[in-house]
Amino acid sequence: MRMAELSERSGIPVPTIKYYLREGVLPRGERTGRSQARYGVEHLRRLRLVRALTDVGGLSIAAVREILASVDSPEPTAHELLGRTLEDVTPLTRRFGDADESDAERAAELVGRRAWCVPNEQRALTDLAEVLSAFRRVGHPVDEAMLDGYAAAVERIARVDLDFVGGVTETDEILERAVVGTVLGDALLAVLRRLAQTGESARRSGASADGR
Amino acid sequence: MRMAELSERSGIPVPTIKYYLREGVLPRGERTGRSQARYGVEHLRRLRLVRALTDVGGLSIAAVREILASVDSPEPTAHELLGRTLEDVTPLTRRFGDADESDAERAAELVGRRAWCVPNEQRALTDLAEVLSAFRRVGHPVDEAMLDGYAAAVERIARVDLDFVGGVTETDEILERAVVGTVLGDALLAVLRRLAQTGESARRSGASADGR
DNA sequence: CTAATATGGATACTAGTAGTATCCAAAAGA
DNA sequence: TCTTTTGGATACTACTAGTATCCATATTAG
Repeated sequence: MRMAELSERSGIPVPTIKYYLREGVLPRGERTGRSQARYGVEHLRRLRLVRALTDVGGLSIAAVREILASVDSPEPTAHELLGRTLEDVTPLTRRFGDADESDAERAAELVGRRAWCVPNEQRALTDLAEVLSAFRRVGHPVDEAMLDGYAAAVERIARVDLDFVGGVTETDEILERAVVGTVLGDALLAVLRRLAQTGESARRSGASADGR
Repeated sequence: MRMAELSERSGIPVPTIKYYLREGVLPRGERTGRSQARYGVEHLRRLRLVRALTDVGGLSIAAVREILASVDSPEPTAHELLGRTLEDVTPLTRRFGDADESDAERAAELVGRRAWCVPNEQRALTDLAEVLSAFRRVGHPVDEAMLDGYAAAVERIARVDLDFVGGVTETDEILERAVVGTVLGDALLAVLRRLAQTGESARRSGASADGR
């Protein structure tokens, strides 16, 4: 198909598609002449992925480019690449402030306690310390019970996530699922969490007062 | 204290503080003359909250303004206000595309199954439908098992969240905790999830291959 | 008490992001 | 053949989150 059709089928205006080509989040079409190119369903698919990552996942175009570069890289071992992909997703979503020393210790301690055997120096570990510091700086530190409660919950989530990724066999499919599962999964969890909060809140106040 | 001290103690440049005053995310100081004002620790505190919400929570200044307006509003019943606060947080974090009819049904069905007794028309419900649609549009629909797994996990999280909010008694403290717990909590969960994923991934591949 | 400096507030300017719009030579179609 | 349409390059725009400048008051050092 040519660009007009790609635009119509995806619902994305032609100038925006051209912008995505410029920014490298959409690969160039197959050239069929000096000033003509052809696009396939894979372009349509990629376009939908880009919009999902930006609109729902809240990622910037630059972040999407980095992640997709990792997805497209022709590395051999899928599992190794999967690890890198998952790691790549985090730093691009957000930048935190610096962490306190004690929070870094707490982070390491939790990971040890949970046997999450994180490699020597993973981004997520320092990110955890930074988020804990942010809680403390605003005067509402996270206590041990809360941290352990969250940890137990995310372990369950991680099992679901790995099942999701494992539900497919081709390497590039696995990687795409890892990205989608991680980025859209965060959005899904956030919205489910709001719903569960209202439910739990109603349940607790229901005994004494009205349920809102 | 005067603005220079507020700036020094918070680490935020004076022009940025002035910007926050303009944007209404930081209340004006107490006026002590025609062109002079005094700030207190509550301003320092608010400043830290604003930075936590923008830097760690990824919210825009406009979103922070809306949320803080809700926190500052002097409503009577804390629990009612708590509900509104939690609801207010979602729409401002992100805007999704339109949802499919079938996904709206699935969302409603899940909420019913889980007895999350959500009011007639809550934002989070349509948001859920929209996220489910996003998954489907990129070709990786969420299956029932995954949805239920997530649901069970967030119920646990919601209990922890309500304990966190309940751990304090003053009305404005409760509201601030609800905001912090929701916004920073999303960031905390996201980073814990990455760690748990690596852990689970290592555990699963450990039986057959190396643990990365 | 006066002169130098600092402050609060208003207005103007800037860098970065995510697009839009315009232009043009080379295809494609009537 | 002659009119569209296309792909690509370049230029422009709207919005966000600050920065910088200005100036009439305050404050403070001498």
